Order: sequence, then structure tokens, then C-alpha cells
Amino acid sequence: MKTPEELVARFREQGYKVTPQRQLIFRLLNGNTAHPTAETLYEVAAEQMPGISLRTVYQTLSELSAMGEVQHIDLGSGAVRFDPNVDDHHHVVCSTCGVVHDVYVNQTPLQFEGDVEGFAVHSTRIVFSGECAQCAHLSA
Amino acid sequence: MKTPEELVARFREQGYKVTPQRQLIFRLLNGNTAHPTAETLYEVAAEQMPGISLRTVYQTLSELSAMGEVQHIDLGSGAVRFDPNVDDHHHVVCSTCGVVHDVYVNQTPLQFEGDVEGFAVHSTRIVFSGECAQCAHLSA
DNA sequence: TGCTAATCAACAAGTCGTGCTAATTAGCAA
DNA sequence: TTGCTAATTAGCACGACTTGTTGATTAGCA
Ligand SMILES: [Mn+2]
Ligand SMILES: [Mn+2]
Ligand SMILES: [Zn+2]
Ligand SMILES: [Zn+2]
Repeated sequence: MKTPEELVARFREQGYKVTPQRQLIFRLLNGNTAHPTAETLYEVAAEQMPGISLRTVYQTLSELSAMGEVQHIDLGSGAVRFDPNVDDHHHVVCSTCGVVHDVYVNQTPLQFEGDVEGFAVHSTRIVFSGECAQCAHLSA
Repeated sequence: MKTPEELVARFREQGYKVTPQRQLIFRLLNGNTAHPTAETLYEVAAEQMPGISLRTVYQTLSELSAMGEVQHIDLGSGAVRFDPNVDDHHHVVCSTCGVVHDVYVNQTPLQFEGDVEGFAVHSTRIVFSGECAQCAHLSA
């Protein structure tokens, strides 16, 4: 994702108004590695701006997604998570606590075999599931 | 997934009754590579057994899933898909028509780097997205 | 044969996300 | 500064998917 300042410029170029709500969301996403859901982002936003609506958070995330500034990640476990990291990367997910971390896989593009003659791969998503160090500690 | 005959035995062992509905679902899943949703499986089932309920299809799929006989795959695009293939395999998905095919990746386990000290990987899911040969043909 | 699980219809509910409306606010261009 | 119009808000509804519940009926199997 671009910096909040660059996003402000980008939004103005596109004819979108630069509102305090949007700017707050830009700042909250900037450098955010938590892979938040819209809901959790809303909760943090509401602390700094009581009265902001969940609807607006969803709306701004959709705009950023359409602009390619954030990625949305569906791990199949409830709500979609939003990721300001749009580099080519993948994820590890702790099955116990649900934490999500970025990982980088360098053997890509991956080779595969199967009955998929002529299939043109555009993107590859890898999700590693398991148990994080903290959860392993607690259960030990 | 085991064969329908083996599943019948397995269900009886577990104290589950072997009903015509369950047996039909066993047969419909056997060798099924379509990665159907509960709904699509229900539609096919209803042709052969008018009156079977969607609820029962969901129920039986849950039982099979709990027994490890089917896998459920959430591609983040609507309903969960069910897969009687429980081998270690992965999927290609056509973004245009939604078709899902099995693929096998042999350079697993994959290496990755990131801020994930001490994370124990239990499973890896890979989804290749792109365009299938048929869709490429039609759009050309 | 009889106990009990399974099924069914019908409906509700929960989660996630979007749509809509009407009123208010406020960004920004002229 | 003014004025057009987008944006926000509250509030409610809805759609998709899945599970829960209830009460009546069916049927598996010991
Ligand atoms: Mn990420
Ligand atoms: Mn499969
Ligand atoms: Zn954990
Ligand atoms: Zn296709």
C-alpha cells in the first residue's frame, strides 16, 4: 500500500474526497501487519474517532481494494482479512489463536501435475496452517 | 474417501444408521472430482431421491467430514466445496467459470521465510488461480 | 416387534457483507 | 465565500450460506 500521503493524492486525483474517516483508515492500515478484519479495524478506528460507522470502514476498504492498495484474504474462517502488503507473499495461520503472519516462498512458480491441460495460472496462494510458538508454549 | 460399501460398514460400527439418504450421498461422492457444494450435491441427489432434504445433505457431509472421509475446501467464493479426495493435494481454480481441479505438487514441504520463529506447520494449502483451457478458448 | 435414531418440513437465527433511504455534514472547485 | 455534490450516518433490510430447533413421521436394526 502507498503511504497515507500518497493515498491522499491518489484519492484526490480520482475525484474522491479526502475525509477524516478515510485518512484515519489510511493511517491505521499503514504498516499494519495484523491482517485485520473490517470489524477489528472499525473497533480501533472508533477509539480515535467515535461515531465513525462500520459501513464507512467497509466502504473505504472496498475502494482501496479496487485500487489495488489492499489485498483481501479469505482464510475460510469467518470474516475476510485486509492486507496492506500487496507484495507477492503468503501466510501462516495459527489454528489455535488465529494469528496470521506474512511469509515469503522463493521456489515459486511452483510446478504441479494433474489433469489441467492448458490452464493459465495467474496467481498462487499458499496458506500454511499449524501452531504458533506462543500457543505451543501455552499448551506445553 | 472409502468406498460406499466401506462407509456403510464404518457408519454401522459408529452406531449410525445406514439410511437410503446416506447411501445415496456416499455413491454420489464416490470418485466425484467436481468438488461440489452441498447445494449442488443436493440437486443431483434430489433427482434420484425426490424429497431428500438439503438439511440431510449438510448433515451427512458434516458426519463424513468429522470422520475425515471428505475434506471441505473454502475457496472464498461463496459456498464451501466438499472433496472426497483426502490425499495430500492442491487445487487450480478457474476465475472465469469456477471449475476446480486437483493438482499434485511434489516439492513440498515448501520452504519459507518470515517472522515466524517456532511456528509448527501442520498443513499446507495451495490454490492456483487463473483461466482454464475452455474459458481461454471462448474468450479468444 | 419396539426402541430410538433419522428424516422431514418449516421456520428461525447467526455471521458476513451489501443495499437502500433520508437527513446531515463537509470537501473542494469556482 | 458560496454552492454543488459527495460522503457520512443511523437504521433497517436483505441475500448467501450454514446451523439450530421443534414436532411429527418414518424406518433402521437389535
Ligand atoms: Mn499478508
Ligand atoms: Mn480436490
Ligand atoms: Zn497461536
Ligand atoms: Zn474456466
